[in-house]
Amino acid sequence: MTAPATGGSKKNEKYQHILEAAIRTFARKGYFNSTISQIAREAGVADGTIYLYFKSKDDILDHFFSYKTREVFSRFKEEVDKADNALDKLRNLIYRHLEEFETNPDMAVVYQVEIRLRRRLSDDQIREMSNTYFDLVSSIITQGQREDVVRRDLPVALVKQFIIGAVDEVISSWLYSSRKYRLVSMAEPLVELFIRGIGTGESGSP
Amino acid sequence: MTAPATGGSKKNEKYQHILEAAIRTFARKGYFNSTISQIAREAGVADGTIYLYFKSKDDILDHFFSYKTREVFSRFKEEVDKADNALDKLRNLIYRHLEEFETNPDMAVVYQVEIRLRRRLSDDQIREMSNTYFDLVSSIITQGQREDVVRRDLPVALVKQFIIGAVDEVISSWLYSSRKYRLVSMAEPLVELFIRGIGTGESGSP
Amino acid sequence: MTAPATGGSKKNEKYQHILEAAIRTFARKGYFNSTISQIAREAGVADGTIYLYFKSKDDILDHFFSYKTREVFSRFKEEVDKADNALDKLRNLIYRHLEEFETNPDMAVVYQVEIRLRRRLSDDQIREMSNTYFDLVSSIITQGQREDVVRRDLPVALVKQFIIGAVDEVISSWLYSSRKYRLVSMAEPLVELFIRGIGTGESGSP
Amino acid sequence: MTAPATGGSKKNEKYQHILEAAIRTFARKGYFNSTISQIAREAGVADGTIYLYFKSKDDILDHFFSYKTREVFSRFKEEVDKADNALDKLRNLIYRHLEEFETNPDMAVVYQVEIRLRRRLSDDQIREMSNTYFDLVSSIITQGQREDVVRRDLPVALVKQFIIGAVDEVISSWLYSSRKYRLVSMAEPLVELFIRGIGTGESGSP
DNA sequence: GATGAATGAGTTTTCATTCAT
DNA sequence: AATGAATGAAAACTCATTCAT
Repeated sequence: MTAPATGGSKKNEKYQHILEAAIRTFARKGYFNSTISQIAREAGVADGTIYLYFKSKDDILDHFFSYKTREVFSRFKEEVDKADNALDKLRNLIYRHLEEFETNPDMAVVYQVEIRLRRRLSDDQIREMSNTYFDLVSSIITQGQREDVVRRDLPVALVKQFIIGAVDEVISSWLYSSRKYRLVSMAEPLVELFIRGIGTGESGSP
Repeated sequence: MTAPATGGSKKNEKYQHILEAAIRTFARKGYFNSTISQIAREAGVADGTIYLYFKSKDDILDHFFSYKTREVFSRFKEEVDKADNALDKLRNLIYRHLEEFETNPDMAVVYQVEIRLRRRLSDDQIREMSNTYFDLVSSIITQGQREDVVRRDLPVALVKQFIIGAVDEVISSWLYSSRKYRLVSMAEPLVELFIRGIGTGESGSP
Repeated sequence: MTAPATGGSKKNEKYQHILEAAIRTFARKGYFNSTISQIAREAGVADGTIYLYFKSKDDILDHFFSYKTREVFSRFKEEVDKADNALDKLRNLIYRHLEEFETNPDMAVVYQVEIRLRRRLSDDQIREMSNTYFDLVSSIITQGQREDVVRRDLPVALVKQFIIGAVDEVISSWLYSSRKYRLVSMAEPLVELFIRGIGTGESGSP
Repeated sequence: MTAPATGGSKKNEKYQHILEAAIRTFARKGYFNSTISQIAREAGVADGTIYLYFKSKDDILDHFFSYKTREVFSRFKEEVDKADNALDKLRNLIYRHLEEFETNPDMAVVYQVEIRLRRRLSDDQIREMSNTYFDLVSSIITQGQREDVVRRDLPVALVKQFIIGAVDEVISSWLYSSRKYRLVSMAEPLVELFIRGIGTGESGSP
């Protein structure tokens, strides 16, 4: 029920197992249309077993957001830190984001679908998590302005929404399509569009 | 229960009344957290009365999408038709979209939140409706390419996602914020960004 | 769900009906061994109907104590007020108590059994209700001391426990017996014992 | 699982240990609100271990009544046997009763609370145990009548209920109070009240 | 003997939907 | 047409009991 040890303990394995079964179920039918029984069957355990690892159905989603998603987001951060200049950081972030969601489409679906409802319901945990991502993008934009590769006449907030929205929709389109193409193949075109739109025309590397 | 006559009949008035009460309720608590009783109370009618106008709880949401949203979308179309060239059409569409959603934030919330779940669940009706909007944007882009104001090297699908995503996020940000600024004030900056990103550099009106 | 109007409304009738079915069920099997389904069947309604009149299973017991029992206690008070001197008051109280519980043995069983658990669990409502009865007895004793029919060297608290305990056990014995004798027939002997035990030997009316 | 050897074997020690942990738990939250897990934690053993010593949760309470309580009752009997005449026997019994329950308030709580439910449910074992105590009191009363210190016009059953009820309530009052006074301090006043109430006025020893 | 993770039967509770008035 | 009390199916959740280690 408590924080999941990252090690490979027996207990942690089953926690992961159930969490992933839940994500698969949520992805397929949505959170509200999924029952504990379905999740249990998907995980191959008894209904009651779920409650040894999670306090409630709601708690499962909380863990998804606070643990699974946070983990992914921290990988975004790592990837961003690998680059020096703003454009490379942006490129890395988007590439990583698409790759991560392409690898875990169930996670992606749950994230894309459920985040909205919860953003609306003022779920503090969700807002905090969203903000982590938003702030990451914002700081890249600010750095870009300092480096003179992003137009300084644009409000950071607008640019942020612009980027996040486009990436988000590219992911959604892929998810709701037959997924015949590679999601990561959209990274380069996206960045190119961003640069044209928000860029100063400076190349970034003079 | 059948298609709502657009006229001002007594019957139609109550249908509208209930539908709007439902939208307010859904906006506040989400579809699944809203009960028929709550909607009835919000509409000032008895629970059973709802069923004289709608087949089921789900049917209310269906009507929201197929009727309310369709109505709005047809106004988008009208607005687009007022302009001749692609850029003005795009400008008009975005402006109209933002204005419509700013005027009806409850509708906007329900739309933004619930559409995702249903897009995922392969709800034919939803897909059809979404496509109406998508196709509208696509046709503007194609026209733009013909008019040489939109880069011809860009796939229409990408540009479409790019525009739709950005507009979508601008709306979401506004909805989930304290709504202190005018949503329509974002229209011009958005168009400007799009033109820079996807434009050829030609002004469109020489 | 709210306070039950004492009138004969349709709604109030069903509230009474369910409450009494619950009391019968509790009396037979005890509160914890009784299920909502059993109560519903006993009342001849569907399970869900219970929740139109009571918030929860616990709420039913709360209503039993705060409404049903309070009603009975107020009748005790009335009966006490009919007499002037302490001895007659005591006699009236005990007689009324036994008669009331003999008439409603199910209520008596629930009261005798469940009150203890709840007295222990510091249920404020229960303590308040118990105290109403305790205070009634105490005031009679005090009056008796003033009238010189009750020994003044005895602490009121002790006498109170003495009387209440004896009455209580007489009721329990009757309930758990085959109930072949009249419970009220124990009233006179009880009073006589109390008087001999706590009396001064003075007649009270000189 | 079988009858507990009274000796000091390892096995017997753990049986005692668990039984006492259970009593503490039952006293604090009541039988139905106590879980096997709570009892196990209180006893410092694993849940499964409980089942090496008891057949079921219910069996624990059975053992409490048949073993723990029986043990106490046998001490009552011993104490009674130390005296010759009825009055001293009664005095000894009450004194011992109060002292025993004062020393083991958890046991007292469980006894006072749970006995009622089970008396009602016609639990043969409980009835038998209760009767042991009732019979002890009855025999003292009968002897008192023979010795001419108890009025012969009173039915033994009534006197018995009278005494048992008063003692019972004195214990309950103490348990549910803040327990600031000594419970045994109530023994003498109780006996005095009984004697005045049921006595003939003859001293008993001429 | 001891453990404690797993089980699943059994309960409470909710709420969309119906239908007699 | 309108009502809202009644329904009961469906869901979340609890916990005594078991059993592999």
